[in-house]
Amino acid sequence: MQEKYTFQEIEAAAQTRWANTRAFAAADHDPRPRYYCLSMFPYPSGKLHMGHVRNYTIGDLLARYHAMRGFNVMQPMGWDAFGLPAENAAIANNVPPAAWTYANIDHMRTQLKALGLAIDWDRELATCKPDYYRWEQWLFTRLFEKGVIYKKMATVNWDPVDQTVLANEQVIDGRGWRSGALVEKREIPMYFFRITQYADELLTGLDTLPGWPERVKTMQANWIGKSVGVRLAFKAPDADELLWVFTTRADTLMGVTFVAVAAEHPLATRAAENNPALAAFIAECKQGSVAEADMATMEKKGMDTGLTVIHPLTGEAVPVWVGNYVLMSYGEGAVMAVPAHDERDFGFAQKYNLPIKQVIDHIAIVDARKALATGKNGDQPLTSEDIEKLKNFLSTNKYSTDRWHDGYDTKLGICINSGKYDGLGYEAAVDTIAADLAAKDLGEKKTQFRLRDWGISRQRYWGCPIPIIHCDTCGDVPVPAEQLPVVLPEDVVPDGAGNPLNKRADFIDCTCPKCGKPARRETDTMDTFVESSWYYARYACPSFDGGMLDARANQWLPVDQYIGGIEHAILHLLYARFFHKLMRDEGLVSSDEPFKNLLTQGMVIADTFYREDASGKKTWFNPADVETRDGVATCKTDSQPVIIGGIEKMSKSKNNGVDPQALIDLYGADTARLFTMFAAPPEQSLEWSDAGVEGAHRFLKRLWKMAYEHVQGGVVAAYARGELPEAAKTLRRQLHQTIQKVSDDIARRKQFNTAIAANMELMNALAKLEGDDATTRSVRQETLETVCALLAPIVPHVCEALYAELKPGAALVWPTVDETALVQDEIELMIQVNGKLRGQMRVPAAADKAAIEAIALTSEAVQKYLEGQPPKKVVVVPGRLVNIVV
RNA sequence: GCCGGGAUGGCGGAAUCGGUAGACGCAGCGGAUUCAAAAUCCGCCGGUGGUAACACUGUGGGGGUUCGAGUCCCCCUCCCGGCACCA
Repeated sequence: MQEKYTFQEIEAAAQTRWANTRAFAAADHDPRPRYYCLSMFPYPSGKLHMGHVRNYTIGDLLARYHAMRGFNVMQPMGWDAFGLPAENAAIANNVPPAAWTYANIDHMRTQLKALGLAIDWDRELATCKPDYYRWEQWLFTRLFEKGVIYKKMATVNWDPVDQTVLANEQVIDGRGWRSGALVEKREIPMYFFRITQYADELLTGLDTLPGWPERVKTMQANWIGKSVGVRLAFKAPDADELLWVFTTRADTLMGVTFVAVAAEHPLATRAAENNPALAAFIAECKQGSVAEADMATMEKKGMDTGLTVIHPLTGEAVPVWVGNYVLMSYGEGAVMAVPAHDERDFGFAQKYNLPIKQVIDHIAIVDARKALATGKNGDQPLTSEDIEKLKNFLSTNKYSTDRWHDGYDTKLGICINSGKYDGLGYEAAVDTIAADLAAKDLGEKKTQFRLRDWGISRQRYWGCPIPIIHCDTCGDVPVPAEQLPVVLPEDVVPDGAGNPLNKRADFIDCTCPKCGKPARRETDTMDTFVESSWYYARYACPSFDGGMLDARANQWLPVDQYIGGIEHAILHLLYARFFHKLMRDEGLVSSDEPFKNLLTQGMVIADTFYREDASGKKTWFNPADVETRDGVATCKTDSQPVIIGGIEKMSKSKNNGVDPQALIDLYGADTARLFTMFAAPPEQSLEWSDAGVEGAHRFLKRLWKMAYEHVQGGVVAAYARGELPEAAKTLRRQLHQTIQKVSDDIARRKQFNTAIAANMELMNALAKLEGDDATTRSVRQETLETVCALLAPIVPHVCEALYAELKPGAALVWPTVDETALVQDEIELMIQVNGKLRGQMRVPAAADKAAIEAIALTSEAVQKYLEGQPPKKVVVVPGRLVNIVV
């Protein structure tokens, strides 16, 4: 055995051995229980960053742990290879996105292999390969024929200078990122997945996922946003036309003082015909991005259309306004406004001097009035200070907002100023009003979802072509299965102005599959979320060329453990769940949900740095190239200052990804893996810093040295039975406590930093164990063997190498706890007086409550505080503490 | 703006079911070893007062529940993620 820990040799040897023996190839047929462990596949952006290392180390750790426990493990890897960054790189470097992507994949595959991941590389796939996207196109045509996919108009960001559609990310402060032009909204035709048809199942399905984090399920449920409300209509004064709105607060219908419609609403368009000022305002509303965050944070503006509609219950005329905050694509494109009981409506009404009519008496207000009337709050008489406060409260709170100051919900109020509805609570008011509306044919109760259908058309080149042919006679015709795949030409270099496929006659020109006349091929490609919605299933049969999936999919699915960033909590995970149900309904899979257990890893975040040129265009600098001193950041290459842009998740676009390569070169993969697992628990976000890497490396060197010294004295059999000296017995107890803790930390808690800390503690204790007698040496042998096994999932190279020295020829298996080693005769209890720690005592482990209390009361610490008096109360928590109240 | 999460020593973090706050590691300080340095080993390490025993104080801020709160409840501040065309 070598004296020094030479990680380069150890890691290279282990990786070669794993590759040569195909150590991680997952057998499709195997009697052992299966464990499908999947980490979210990477976008091939160029190099790995710390987020990848964290993600894949967690996955690898769980995969290797389960393999040691006897599972048939599959851990595959692939590439989410289509996407916008490839086009940006193409524009910047004049390389085809395909070439750039394939080069990145090659580099990143090498990096992943250097991390020593237990991946079945035989199953590798890349979404940009025709043998993958072919089946996506096939499913598209099936769903199109079923009506699950349909075409409609949708709003996009339009750059009028570059004449191109912009992604939300490409809109900065309302301007195109390259041209700097003010972005406009534009309506274009798009294909949509009818995800809303599955809204209820996507919502209720969450209850069948106990292995998912609560926060992710809450976010998805809120995103789907099921709400029961009332759809109701205001009548136009002199036509049969109806203006529909949806509200969850029909109880406030009597408080409506105006109606707001979207700029694109037909009513607005008509009103603008001979109103130039309104037309100008509508044009202004059509500027800016379509992102919901921008819409929600912008200044709320509006303009009177001059039109009025008739209130369905009172018959009063209600003015119609155009509001820039009302979205045409949302619900009905119109909302009823109740300024007295909605914060946004209230702000709008104040700004434009619109009437505010209170129709809900808030419980807080009711309570305040009652208190003033009776002079009592509950049974407490009011002080003059209370009366002052209550009067002030009532005078300043004429309206209520969604959440009242003391946490009251406005739904807890009762109707006032509402005619026949006065005195009704929320539910009764909604029911009665809905019934009255239904009687007039002007409304009904309706369940609505916040979830919208999924638009998947992208006006971009580097994506999966949408398999549709446009024929002047036959319309939109799906490409027949035998003509699939529609292959994307890979020799294209985009220039940033529109989709280059539009210039490729060889791609566009085709014949109609139905009538045989000349036709045009669709040039839009699919949202890259489509590829990432089913890759997990394709890993079961990556090279099957007879269909999308074969029978092996049901053998491996659902995924036993899925691991990925919390930033995917909603979109990716919801789309994948949706796709699984689509595939189920096509008979391709038999399960209802794709991922049984989900671990959402916190983000690895880092500082961002940039410079801005005259046109406002930002150039981002990598943290590795920046030096920060006294809060001033400078670029290392030119020593000129850069602007600090805040801490954000590591990403290609902000260039703040830290490359782990330097770390691996300097300390090895095991150190990189150990440190990323030790730095923080996996679900927590992690602000990246190299500080502490040395400590992780030091630990591995120490482990090596201790094993070396032991092996030099000759390996022996691990301790099995017999009397032990006290020190060895204590160590052995700690050893088996550690097995217990580490198993629980990995399998149940998924908290790996404390699993590592427990091993460190054990090694610190082992270092203090003296004696070279045979018994002590056998305990030392047992401890070293066990630590190597416990750490093998995290630092596999070094642990395999050490285990081979400690126990030549033996396979690494997960250690089992020896319950007899855990037994303790005496335990230490804390003594508290009035909840404050005042001392401790040793008691027999078997002592009952009365015995513990008796010992505690006679202790010096307690006597001092009792001063001869009997205690008021004694609380005994067995195994923990005694609290004496005096 | 809306939805979700977070805040604990100089730093990363621990405290698993309401029961010893600061495990483990980094940095720092002191010592051993060395011609010297690196590496390694040993010790100290929240704050205030005290030679010490110990006392008081302390988990973003304010209030509450409890014998006992980092942990539960209410309000607030700041930070991170998502918001449907970044992936």
